[in-house]
Parts: sequence; structure tokens; C-alpha cells
Amino acid sequence: MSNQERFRTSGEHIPETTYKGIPVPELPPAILEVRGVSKFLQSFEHYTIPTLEFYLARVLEQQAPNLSAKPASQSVKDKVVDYAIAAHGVMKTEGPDAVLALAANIDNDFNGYASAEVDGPFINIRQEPVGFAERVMGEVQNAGELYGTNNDGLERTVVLDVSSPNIAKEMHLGHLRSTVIGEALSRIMSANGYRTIRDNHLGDWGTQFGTLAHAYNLWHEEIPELDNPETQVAGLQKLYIKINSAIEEQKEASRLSSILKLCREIAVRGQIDITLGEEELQAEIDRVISEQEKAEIDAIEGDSALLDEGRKWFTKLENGDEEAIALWQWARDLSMLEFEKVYQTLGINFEYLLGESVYSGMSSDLCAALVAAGLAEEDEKGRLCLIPSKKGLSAKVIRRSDGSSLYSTRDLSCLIARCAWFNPAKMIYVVGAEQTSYFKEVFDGFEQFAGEDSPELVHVGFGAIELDEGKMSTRKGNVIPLVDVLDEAYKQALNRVTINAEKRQVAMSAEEVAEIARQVAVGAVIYYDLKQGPGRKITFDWDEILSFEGNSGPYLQYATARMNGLLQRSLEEQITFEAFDVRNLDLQGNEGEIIRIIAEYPLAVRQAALKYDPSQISGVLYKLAHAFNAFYSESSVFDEEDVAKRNARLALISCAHQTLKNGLDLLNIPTPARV
RNA sequence: GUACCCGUAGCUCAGCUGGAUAGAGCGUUGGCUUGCGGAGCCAAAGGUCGUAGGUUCGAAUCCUGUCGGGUACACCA
Repeated sequence: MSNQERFRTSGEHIPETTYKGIPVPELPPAILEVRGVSKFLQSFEHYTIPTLEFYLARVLEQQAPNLSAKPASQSVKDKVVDYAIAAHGVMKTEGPDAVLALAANIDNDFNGYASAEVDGPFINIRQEPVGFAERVMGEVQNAGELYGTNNDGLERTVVLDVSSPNIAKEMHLGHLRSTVIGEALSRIMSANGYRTIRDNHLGDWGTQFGTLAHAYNLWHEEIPELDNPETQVAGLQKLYIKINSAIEEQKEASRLSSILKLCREIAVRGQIDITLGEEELQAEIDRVISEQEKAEIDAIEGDSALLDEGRKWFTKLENGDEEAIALWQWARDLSMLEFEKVYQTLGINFEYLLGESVYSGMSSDLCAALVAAGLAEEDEKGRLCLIPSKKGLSAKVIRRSDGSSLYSTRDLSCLIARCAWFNPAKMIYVVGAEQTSYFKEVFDGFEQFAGEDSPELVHVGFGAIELDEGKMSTRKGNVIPLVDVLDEAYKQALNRVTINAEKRQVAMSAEEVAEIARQVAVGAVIYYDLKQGPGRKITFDWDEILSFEGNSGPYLQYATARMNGLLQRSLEEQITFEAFDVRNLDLQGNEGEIIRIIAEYPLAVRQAALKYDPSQISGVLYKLAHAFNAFYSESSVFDEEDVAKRNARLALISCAHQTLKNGLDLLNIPTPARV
């Protein structure tokens, strides 16, 4: 089935061939069968809402539109209060009687659903515990794997620009975040009722390719790795490092000689004795140099013959030169095989894998259209630049004086192509935070062009993963390859799983052990990235990424497996617990706490989408796992003699299990049945 | 220089559309196992929320200044 047919059959947008008059390339085939309708979209009647939250909002809207209710803070939770309304204003202007009256009205409106009590200027809302527990558990049982989802997205399309490694280089830790955050966000948006399209915007075009091609021609015989299919990517990376350091050297040498030349002129003019000692010489120079000359020296950039050759190669590539294209294709295919290994380990898929090269042909039409619309103009150096609409944005170059395209050109083209192909309501770019201003400028250009038709453009900028000694850089060679991290995590996980299996004397095949270890390792690595908000930078720490305790991926997987063990046993012993009564639960203690956290979960799913922040979910999941573990060590299930209590606990565990699984699935953290 | 991000416990972070006693994890100290999975549980110690001012009945949260750390302002991506 072609993509077009797929879109038609699922009632989606049929790809256009132009966008606002700009022709776009034909949509290349999807690499996956498009999940036209994700599992979350199959059945909207199941979507759930955090009940009291919404009920409260409605009551307040009628009774006191100026006030809002917030979840009670930790300190008052001891009083078993769920929400608190701060009515200080009412208290002050209308007096305590008005607060009392308001509380009475609200209480009345709740109709037994919840109660409102006055405590000074606060109106405390308390859920009616039995009814609340019944509702929450009922929703989980009814919704199953859809628990927590909602239809905020109204089935609109969102395109996510994720992962985007550069080809001809190994993936290192720095690429982890876009991949992992992007995947989680894609699932989260799906759970919020959006149709999601993940597009791996491969860095497969640009001057870097020219320089690589040049390096290949110069030195490929010196790099033995290039002959062995196993090490070819490493070989390409060597070439890349070699030519870039050579370029740096040339530029530096050329810069120094330019500076020297300028300094000589100044020295001659100022009649400075250049044989003076360093300090005296500096003082002399400071005496005669002008501010303008200082700025000039700072602005001097070196030339590099190698870089010029590289640019020529890139131009050849853009013009369809056969030799250049063959080389490029070869390097690209090689890299994809390497990337695929990592994606497979992490369990990540994409609908599309549309590299920058896809858009290379659109440059001239794009530039013409932007010029015609009065949104771009040529500068004195012959470069075509965007005209920013807001203060503080710089004029982004979109066409070089030699006519070739840049990153920005291809990003603009890509925006246009995606609009034509997918007609998205939203596009989310999961790219490092250091590109924040770049995206502001490109988005500004596009939004001016598209006007009101523009989809919402979001840049989720994440902080870099840094080493103790600073930023990672392939060119400097101080990187931790992603494969190493995954391998190390796998080794440690394998060790733990093996010991556990022996200790519990459970028979597991070697394959099973290996698969569980993989899942635990992946869980640890992904959770390490998603447990905090995306904006922060992370200083890489082996101990922390390999931590299996406390607030960690394996902790959550462990709790899930524990729950699963209990549920499994109930199956084996053919214990049914459909008929349970929440009155047999300790609603004031750990069991009530578990229910409250389960009820919080759908809100977290919504928050995660609104803030583009998966950690909203990981936080609640951790709380849930912790509450379960506390319950687990305090109460027993199968040793409980009271069958009614046992059944109620089993039902509660099955709800907690469902919630935890749903949440971990949104984060793309595997949940093995045993660990 | 201009813009943006960050500063909360020894370390890593939540909390930020203003509300009651600022919360976790790691680490430290002490306790829990004749028990359904100890990758666990309970508890203690640990805080002038960088700093100064402002708004407010009320500020970690909003505003302004300031200090410290980071990032971006390329004919790179």
C-alpha cells in the first residue's frame, strides 16, 4: 500500500504537491507502517479525566469565579485534605461569614461527592473516600491501557522532529536526549489525542559532507578501517576528525599570519621596537593601536584551502555530480546500519526518515518565494538573508553568495514540505537548547510566510549532556559512544538478573535472561534522561546512569514486576476479585495514598503534553511505585486471612499495575514481567 | 555588547498561573528479614530557596537591580 492510500484509508490528509505555490518533493515512503491511528485514538469513549479536579472547577465557576482550588500541600495532607481553596480575599472584603456561606454552598453543590470545610481563610475540600476510590478504580478497570489518555488533541496531526544524528559519525551520548525525549513526547502527544508523525531529520547534507568527501579522496588509503565493513563508520569518523583538525590548523595559521601582517603595519607606523620584552611591547602596542584596529584583529578569520575544497565538493553534491553522490550514498547507508542497532536496542521507531538531503532541491523556489513575499533580501556580500519581524532576531542567511543552501534553507524547506505532506497543527522540534535563537529566527521567517495558516511551531530545547571536563565533541574526540553506555548498563543488568534468578531458583533460559537484562539496561538509561525536565543540562555520571536503586528506571520496573508476580499468582490460584469492596481497603493509609496517586496520573499525562515535559509523568510513576512498595512491606496479600480484604487489595494492585505500565509505556521504558 | 537558560539540603533535582510546617533520590546515621520478589521498607540528621530591594494580608514562586555559572548571536549543523 502506498502512503497516499494509507492516508486516505485512515481519513488523513492527502499529501499536497505544493505549499503556497512552492513545489515540494514527492513524499518518500514511510519506513514504518504509519500508525495512522495510534492505539490511544482507537476508542475515545474511554478517555478519562481526573474527576474531582473538573468537578471542582465547575462548582467554583458558578460559586466563586475568582477563586481556584489547588491540590493540598504536603503539610495539610496529614489532615486528609485533597484540595484547598485560599479565600483570603473573600475573608478580607466580606468577612468570615461570607467564607462560611461560600463553603456551605460549595458543599451543597458537591451533593455528597465531596465535602467542603472551613479552616480559617481556607476552604478545604475532601473527597468522599469510598466513592472516590470506587470511581478511580472503576475508571482504571474500564479504560485499561487507555487509562490516563484524553482527547485534547482532537486527532490533529503533530510532526515531531527527533533524533537527527549526523551521518558518517557514531552516535554518542549527546544524541541520546533528542531520541529518548522525542520518543516519549511522541507517545505522550498520542495519549493526548494527537496523531503523531515521528520524523528522524537525519543530518545528511551540508558542507560537512563536502569536507568529508574531500578527505576521503585525499586520505582513504591511509585509513585501514575503511576496508572492513565492521569498522567503516569508525573509519569515516577518523577521516572527519582528521580533516577538521587540519582545517582548524590551516585557519589558525592563516589567522595568525593575517594578524601578524596587520601588527607589522601598526608597529612600523608607531615606530615600535619589536625587540622589546613582552610586557613593554604590549604596552607600546596598546599605546598606538586604535579601537577600530583592535576590532579588526578580533574579527580576522583564517582561510583554509581544505575547507574551500570541501565547499566545492558540497556544491558538486548539490548539483548532482555522480562521483559525489555515490560517495555520499555509501556513507549514508553505512551510517544507517549503525544507527539502526542503537534504535533497535532502545526500542525506537520512526514513521519517516527524511534527511536534510530530501529538501536540497527546494532551495531556489523557496528563496524566490521569500524574496517575492518581501521577506528576504540580498545583503552587500551577495548573501540572501531573512528579514526578521521582531527585535532581537538576527538576519538569518538562507543562501550563500555561491548559491548553495545552508542548514536554515533546508529547515525552511522542510517546514514547507511537512505542511504540504501532513498538514500538521503542530510541529515539535526536539533539538538542543543551544539552538534556541536559531529556531526563533527560522520560525519567525516561516510564520511570516505562512501567516495564519502556520502550524504551531515548538522548539523543545534540551540541555546538553556534558562530561566533567566539559562538552563532548566528535571533532575533539572526547565522546562517550552510546553503544558503550548501553553495553555497560547491559553488563550490570545481566549480572543482577542472573543473581536474582539463582537466588529465587527460577528457571530461565539464557535468552530470557538476556532479554530481561536488555530491558532493564534500556530502562535505566531512558529513565536517567527523563526523570528531570528536558531543559536542564546533565553532567554525565556513570554511577547515576547505572543506578538501579531509588528514583531509577529499574526501581519502577521492579515494582511493576512485583505487582505482576502477585497478579500472576492470583491467576494460577484461580482467585477472582472482580467483586471487591473498597471499604475493605485502608483508605486513610498507604492504600488510600495509592488511589490518590492513580487519580493524579491522567493529570500528569496532560501536563506532560502542555509543558512538553515527560518528567511530569516519571515523577508520578515514582510516587506510585514508592507507595506500592510501602504498602507491600506493610500488608500482605495472600497471607491475608480475610478474603474480602485480599480481593480488594488484589484489585487495587491490578489498578496500580495498569497505571504504572501505561505510564512507563508512554516513556518507552520496557516493563518485563520478571526482573 | 545583546538575548536566552540556570542558581532550592553535602551532591543530583522536584516545587514556580503567589497561599497553611519548602519535598524527593543519592550520600551519612540508626532500625526492619523464622514473611506474597530486600533492586525493598521505616526513621533521623541536613535549608538565611545566590543576594538586595519592591508589589502583597501573604513571595522559592511575580517585578527591578545585583553577583555567580552556562548558552547563542557563522557564507557550520
